[in-house]
Amino acid sequence: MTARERRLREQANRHQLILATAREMAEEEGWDNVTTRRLADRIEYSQPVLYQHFKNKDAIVHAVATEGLVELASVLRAARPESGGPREALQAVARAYTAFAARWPALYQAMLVLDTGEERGDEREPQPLLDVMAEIQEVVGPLAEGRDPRVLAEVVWSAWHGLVTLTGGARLTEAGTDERLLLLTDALAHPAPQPA
Amino acid sequence: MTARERRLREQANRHQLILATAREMAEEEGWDNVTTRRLADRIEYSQPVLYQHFKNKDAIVHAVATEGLVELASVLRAARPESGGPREALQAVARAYTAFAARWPALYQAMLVLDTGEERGDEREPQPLLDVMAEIQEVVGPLAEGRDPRVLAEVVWSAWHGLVTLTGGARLTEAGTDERLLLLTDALAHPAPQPA
DNA sequence: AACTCTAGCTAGCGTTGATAGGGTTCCTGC
DNA sequence: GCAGGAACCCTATCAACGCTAGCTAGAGTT
Repeated sequence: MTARERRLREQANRHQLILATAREMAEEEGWDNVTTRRLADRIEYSQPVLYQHFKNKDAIVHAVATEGLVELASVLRAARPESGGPREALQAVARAYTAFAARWPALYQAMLVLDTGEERGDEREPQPLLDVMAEIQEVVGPLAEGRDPRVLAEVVWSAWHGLVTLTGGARLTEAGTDERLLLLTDALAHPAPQPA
Repeated sequence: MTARERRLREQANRHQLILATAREMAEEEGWDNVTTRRLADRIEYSQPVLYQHFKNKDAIVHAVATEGLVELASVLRAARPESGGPREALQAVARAYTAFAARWPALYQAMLVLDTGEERGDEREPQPLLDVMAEIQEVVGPLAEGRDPRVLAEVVWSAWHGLVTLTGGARLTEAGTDERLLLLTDALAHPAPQPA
């Protein structure tokens, strides 16, 4: 039985190697240049091996995206300060969100631009994505003040996502991100105007 | 000379035919299924004819996108009510923006998702996009209240764009759009709290 | 009427994602 | 220790992609 286990372990390792390599290549040269041939070359296997692990190329992107969502959820969790006001907490998480997207643009793209989840219509939203949304809702909750925390979280998330994608597409300058986040945070925390 | 003019007119017609057909096909089956062969078939010309009009396929998408931006700018302009408060004006334009994106998802994708403008690095932002941004700034201006209208406009635009793309990717439900827009508008107009 | 030039076609190149089928290697059971 | 069988991975190939070269036919010019 130990032989069988070794095989399984090796397969699992290769599975992860494919994902890590795909992510690396995407960050280096963009997803367009991650072809099945070049990816297979880089892991030093032949092209069809990829299809033993994943149904198709989209499935690889999807798997990378899922790992990214898990990572993002934990980053957001870690960014929430233990003390301080709710507005500062929101601003801190906002910075963490945009910083994550700026640090790993290809990963972010896989998560929320390429892997739109349209085709998997009947499936529920994947758990890692729900975790990210829950984390956002957690940090905006204290600022709701009568507003629906869920809707508030959706709006916050949308604004962050819009900032990130428009900045990534060079429609907004990277330099202005912080100023925009400050304005956004202040606006959404409006029920408690700045103590002068 | 009239013969030459006729040729030019025919070329211009075909130019527009290509763009209109590409847009149609994209809305019907998505940009992935708009291939140069199928597009050429549909306009009843051979594939290389496309390359007389456009440098490559991306240039076609880009041209469609530019037309879309012009259209969006005028839609936003028309949506701004002549009378009423600034908050109502913002909400009206917000609805127009999201409705446009929902009505023409493939067009919107060409405008602000696919055609990211990254590759045309040194070029300035195209005028139609500047027009859209100016239109947004126009409607948020009266709500600035000391805030930088430009930054405010960028944040508003980002939030709308995020809502649109997350909704289009089935990450947010289409049904909640209006509620989200109301919350967003109220938050951004915070310096003037609702007269009770 | 002969010439030129342009426009659009057929054919093909290199690359893409994905699959089929043959061989080789390794494990299992006798 | 060995034969049978299963798992595995590679070579070769497919259809479709974006794009280009080169020819042909027809229009415009002189």
